[in-house]
Amino acid sequence: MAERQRRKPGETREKLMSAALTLVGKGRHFASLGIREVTRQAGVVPTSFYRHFRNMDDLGLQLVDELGLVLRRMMREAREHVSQADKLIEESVDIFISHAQANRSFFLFMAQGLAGESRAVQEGIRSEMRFFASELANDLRRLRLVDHLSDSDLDMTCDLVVRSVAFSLTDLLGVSAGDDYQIDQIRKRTIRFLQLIFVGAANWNSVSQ
Amino acid sequence: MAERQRRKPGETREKLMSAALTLVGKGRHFASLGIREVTRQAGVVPTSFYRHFRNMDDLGLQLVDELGLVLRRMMREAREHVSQADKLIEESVDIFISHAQANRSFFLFMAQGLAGESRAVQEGIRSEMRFFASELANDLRRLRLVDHLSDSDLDMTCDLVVRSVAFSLTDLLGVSAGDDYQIDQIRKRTIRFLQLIFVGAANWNSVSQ
DNA sequence: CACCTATGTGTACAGTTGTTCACTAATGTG
DNA sequence: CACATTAGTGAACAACTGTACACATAGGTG
Repeated sequence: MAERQRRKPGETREKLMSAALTLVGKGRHFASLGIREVTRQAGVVPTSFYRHFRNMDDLGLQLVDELGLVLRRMMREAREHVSQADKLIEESVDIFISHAQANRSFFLFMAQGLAGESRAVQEGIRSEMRFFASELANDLRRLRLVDHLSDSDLDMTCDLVVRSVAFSLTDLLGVSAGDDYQIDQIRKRTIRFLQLIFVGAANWNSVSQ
Repeated sequence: MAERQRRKPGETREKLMSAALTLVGKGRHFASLGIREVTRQAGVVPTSFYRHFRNMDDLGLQLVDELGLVLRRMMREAREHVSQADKLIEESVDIFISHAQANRSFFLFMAQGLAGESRAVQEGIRSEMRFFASELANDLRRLRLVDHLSDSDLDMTCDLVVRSVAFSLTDLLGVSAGDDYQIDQIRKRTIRFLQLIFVGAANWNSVSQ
């Protein structure tokens, strides 16, 4: 009772979610977080947790939903910034890197969740990645950059692109946020990966299948 | 004292390591395992743990070493089976898939560790992947399949190959071991990924850089 | 205004955790 | 064969865990 705050509804819920993210950002693995630990970090009594989530998996699932919003914002910004087609890869990678740094904890959570212990979270993240890949395919079609590819070949290419970027993400999250040299290395490597993939896509039909 | 077993040295150590793997294989995340839990699974008293490991991270680190052995066995088998160059990709993917299934828990541990909470384990796994990529580069050189690529371009290509396969691994570990249809889908997709990458590599110099 | 529901609090409890300690049995080396 | 070392045991501890319950308050609805 001491000093009862009159918060707007849902505030504690967000405090709990961002508390979990904060802990992940500090190097903890989501799977090892406990309810008490999260409520402590959120400055809330343990029992409050159950007002909003059934258990930690439930919280994770709701984090995946928010992750979706972050990814969508990133896509929108990428679409707005796509000036010339020949700089498309570089610019997209740059936007990706800056978002990954601005939402470090979120992307850490995503990287962890891919092999996490909650099947539901795993599937949620995977589904976000599929969505991302299919949006990428749409964009490339619209820009008429891949007219020679069949739909299924385009899907495969975009899938590979998204996976490669996701893997670069784990590289990125492994280095400290201020290590500009390392970050630039990762940036260059990611760009080369994508260039290699697109060279492959450009010459795909002429070879096999 | 009840019934004291005269085991050869190191037996409990192995029991503890494979107990941890067993739990991982049951769906648990390594980061969430506790000492007592592992010793319980191993059928050993909690204090025994400290005779062999300082803490769970230490156990994880030693698991990474064993993981290295598994990967090396896989490489050796792949080298022995490489009959014709044109079937190289298919055969390698097949060997990879069969090893991933035979050592499911090990590869689960690897996938988890990539974004795990122990920096040391993370670096260990990454280093195994780098080694794998460099061995792949050597093999491709020896087979004279990539004469037109510079060393650094070849390294990049192999890096991308290893990453793509590693990501397919998480797909593979997500489906139940007996789901032959899904496994075949993953197999086909992985093969196409690698083909796309190699088409890219084959046409690399002719385009950019 | 009265009331209901959603949200947050405090206390409580039994079960589990990591780690220490003193003890014992087996192993291999001289 | 004696002895030092290594490996395994069991009891104990304080700290922490998830969860349940009864209670308090805020905000919106009638």
